[in-house]
Amino acid sequence: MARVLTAEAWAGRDTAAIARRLLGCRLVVGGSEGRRALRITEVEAYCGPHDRASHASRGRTPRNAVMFGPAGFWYVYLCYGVHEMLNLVTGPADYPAAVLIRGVEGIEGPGRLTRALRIDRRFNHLPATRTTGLWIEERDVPVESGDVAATPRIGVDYAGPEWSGKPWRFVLRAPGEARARRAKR
DNA sequence: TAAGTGATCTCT
DNA sequence: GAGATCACTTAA
Repeated sequence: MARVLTAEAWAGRDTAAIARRLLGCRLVVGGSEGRRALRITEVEAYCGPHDRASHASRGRTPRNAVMFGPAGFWYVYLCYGVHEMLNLVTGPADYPAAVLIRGVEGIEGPGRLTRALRIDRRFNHLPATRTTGLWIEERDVPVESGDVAATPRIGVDYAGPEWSGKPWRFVLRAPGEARARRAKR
């Protein structure tokens, strides 16, 4: 079985690098209905107290408190009254940062992902370990830089151009797509 | 393109 | 306690 990635893998301060690092890793849901392990294909980085797009930018609140804790915990919250959003807390304690998991293979969209995998606020504040039933395993295939596209984050225009424009969304291209792009040129 | 949805936060 | 806002999705 693949290696389970634990807090030290996510404890660094470079949230964007950690977000990229998550691409290709497997999000594993283990429950009574069995086990699903899906490659992570789309993520967004929310980086520190000054990131105006981040919930943490207006200080610590009951909702975002887990972001201010150590890395390796889940931050799950309800968005628009409808959708559960799944984030992995990153960075050292007292440095509020997290990576939003927006998509996995076969499931595009943060709200659809949580609905399909039955992930909800039960996981908020729990560690990403096997015992909680939701964890992350190492990639089984390396990800090359050419396989990763960086774009601005989605749905954060309210943060203003300086922050909404940062290329902190990362998408893993489908296998072979990077090669096809190179061949086209 | 717009409505639905309800927790959360900010201001009275 | 009221009002605004919101890291989205779906149906039209």
